[in-house]
Amino acid sequence: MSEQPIVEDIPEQMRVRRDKRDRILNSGGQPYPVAVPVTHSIAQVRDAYAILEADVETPDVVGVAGRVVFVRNTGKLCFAAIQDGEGNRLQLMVSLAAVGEESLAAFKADVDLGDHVFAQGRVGTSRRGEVSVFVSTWRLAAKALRPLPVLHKELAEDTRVRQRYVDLLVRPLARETVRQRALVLRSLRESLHGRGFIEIETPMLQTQHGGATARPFVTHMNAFDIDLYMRIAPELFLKRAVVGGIEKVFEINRNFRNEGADSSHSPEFSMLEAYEAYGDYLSMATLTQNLVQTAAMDVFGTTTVRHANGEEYELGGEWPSITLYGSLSEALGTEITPETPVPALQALCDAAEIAGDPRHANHGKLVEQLWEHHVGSGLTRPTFVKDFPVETSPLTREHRTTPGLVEKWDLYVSGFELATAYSELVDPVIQRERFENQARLAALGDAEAMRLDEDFLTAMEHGMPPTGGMGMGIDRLLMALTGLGIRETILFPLVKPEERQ
RNA sequence: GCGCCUCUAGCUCAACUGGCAGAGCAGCUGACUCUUAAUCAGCGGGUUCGGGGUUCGAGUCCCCGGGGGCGUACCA
Repeated sequence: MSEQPIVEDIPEQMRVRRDKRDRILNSGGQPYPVAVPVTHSIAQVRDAYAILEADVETPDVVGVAGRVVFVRNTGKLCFAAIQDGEGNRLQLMVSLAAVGEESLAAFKADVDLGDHVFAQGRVGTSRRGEVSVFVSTWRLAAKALRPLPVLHKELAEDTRVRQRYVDLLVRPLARETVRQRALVLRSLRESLHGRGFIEIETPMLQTQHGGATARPFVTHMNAFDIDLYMRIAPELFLKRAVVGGIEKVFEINRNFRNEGADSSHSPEFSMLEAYEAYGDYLSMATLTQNLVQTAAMDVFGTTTVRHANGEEYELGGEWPSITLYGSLSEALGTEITPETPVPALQALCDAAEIAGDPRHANHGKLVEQLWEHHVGSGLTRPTFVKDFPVETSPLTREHRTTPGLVEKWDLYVSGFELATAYSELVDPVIQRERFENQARLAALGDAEAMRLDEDFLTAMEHGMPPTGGMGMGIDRLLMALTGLGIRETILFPLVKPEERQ
């Protein structure tokens, strides 16, 4: 060891690996070569030679590379397993007879768990029958300076999320979840494209936030010197597109809401919104059931999915519909209607010890709170809950038969809200009144109330066709399919930085 | 936001009512041409999350701060 004044205060195992890197460089080697001559993937070799009997050597020469996940250095014959990004493994056998004394010694000295290694040699099998490359030459493909965690123990949850790349290396389910999410997105897009929907992208930076009731993130644009909002929903722009004649339109993209984060909420989350001119909330229900069931089939080949806790969940068949007021009345044993006065609802909330903010205790919010408490928490199988109070749904048209209701459903799957859909409000005069009501709520201190959007109203005044619209949380769809928490369905979820003082 | 639990070696975890900070894997040295969580012999490795306090003595008790988990409230 040289006595440099720069004594790095790093753990022993990292120091050892840095020393190895230095030694390789100093002896004219290259710990990070620009390229290695790979001829076959690990999976290709495994698949092609899976039928070999034990203890044979073929004349076929391959060049393979992968991350070292197992090393066994014995006297004159070393074993290593290299792994690809999908978790496929291939054994390398490095023998004194094949590579010579110097190369064998270098292998023992330089190769650590976690390194990327390239090897060339004949394919064969070990005496135990494992498909292996009998290495004739090898070299480092990339030196890892940090040790791999123990492969046989679960990583701490914190590490799994903060260092997802490590999680992906060591935990098959982490890799599987990434693949499943990609398949779900692909399935949704293919289903929608197959029905003639066009995918568009609408602004994420908005001068005015709208389309949902939520608190936004605020940012600032220097060039115009104005505040901008990260969008809370794409709804109002997708509707502008419908006004413009894109009659079947959808977007799959991120929304941002400046609210709580827990096992089913993330400050940024992915959302599918789809709008269909001349559709309504009933046609959107059919579409939604179909999208979800097709996604389950495309990912798992069945609508009976198995959740992370081992339980089966049935997504197949026709999903039942209940009405909000009907199911609540049934659960309470007393009739609740859009005419039920606020004091009576408040009394029921008090009786059930539901704490609400009394400043905005209107009929709609109270009914929804009661429903959540008495009905929603008990729903298990996929269920459409239909016909909501008008106060809480300012973008939804009035019910075609029942005054005081709007044509909206929420879809509940495995205990949480997966999707929602409306027969969209398209009358610009009523839409303006609804916005004005929201503005009154905002004035009373409701931070989530919608803002009046003149530009959107102008678009609607140009004539919006009768339209059905639907929104579905992509992360939540993954949750419904896998039973995982939202932070496991998102590859790199937001984590609090660790403050160092 | 509130409540409860938690943070110890690279990783996963021990450490009794406060009394010398340990194990497995990983690492280092050596042996081994069929290992695959190899085996054998030996050796290193610690800001016990940070700061303060109580005490002869703190990983352990108290206070402040930070991270994480669970529950609960609001939102998808």
